[in-house]
Amino acid sequence: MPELPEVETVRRGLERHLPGRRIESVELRCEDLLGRPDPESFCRALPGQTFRRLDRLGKMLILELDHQGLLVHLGMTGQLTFWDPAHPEGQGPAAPPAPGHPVRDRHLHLILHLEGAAALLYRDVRRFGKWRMDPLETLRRAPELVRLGPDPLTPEYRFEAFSAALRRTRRRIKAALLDQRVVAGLGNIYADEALHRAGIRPHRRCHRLTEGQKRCLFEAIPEVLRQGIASRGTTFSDFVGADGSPGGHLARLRAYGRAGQPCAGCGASLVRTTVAGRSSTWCRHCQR
DNA sequence: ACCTCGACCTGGGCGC
DNA sequence: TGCGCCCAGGTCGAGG
Repeated sequence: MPELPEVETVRRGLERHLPGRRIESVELRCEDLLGRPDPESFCRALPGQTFRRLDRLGKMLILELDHQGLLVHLGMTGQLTFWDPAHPEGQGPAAPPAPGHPVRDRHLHLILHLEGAAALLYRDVRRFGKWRMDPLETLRRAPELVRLGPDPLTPEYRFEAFSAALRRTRRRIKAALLDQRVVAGLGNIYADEALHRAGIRPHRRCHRLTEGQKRCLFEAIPEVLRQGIASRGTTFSDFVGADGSPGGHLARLRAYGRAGQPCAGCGASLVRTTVAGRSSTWCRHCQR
């Protein structure tokens, strides 16, 4: 469920603590979360390196070290939290056991032990998340980043390209919004929110949208994402920020998860249907 | 080129 | 109390 606002919330939380911290040891408990390289190279390369810049593109988290970069995708239930021994209460889902300590939390898959007894913990119940390590100089050419469309919160997000991308496809708009090659960062929650805000039905065919509708949608996307970030993300069940606290955006959603409840715009009951293989919640009256 | 479906994975909610 | 079933969803790959 981590979409752009949730990943940005994690990034901002980590940015307060990680830069300047050196990795002392690595505890990789679930090897299949690693796309590349092999576990041995991964665990050998990291100790001694210090975290530098933290970045994000769409839902991808980019953690730069001295020589390597870590690309992290949180999948559905990934939780990346910082454990600070100076503030042990309420910090993250689990305290970091000492290196080599037997497993206590079977969903804790990766621990980066940092200097000063701090730690970066990666927990992922459904294990859809993926990590990848690359040399800094080739990091930006990683396929996970290269295939992404523009991030709606960057200057690369431009109406002309957005409109053109929708003009040349006949798929349903909901499917296009979930396609990370069109726009990077939307998932089911914020796609429904953007469509509701723009007044467009999720099953509308892309090529039939008017320029005005596309303009409206183009503007709605960064707006709903910024709102999500402002309330530190949406927590349905699993999402937590870098400090282990849930997001506050759930109550502010206007469409997603509100089937049967009144539309904030017209009061009609929101409906839930399947569009492009995804559950979608929308207003029959406001969305055309 | 797009669509749908299954796979991955687990916990939570539901009906019986 | 407990079991089995289905659902949630990001992404990829298979087959139509």
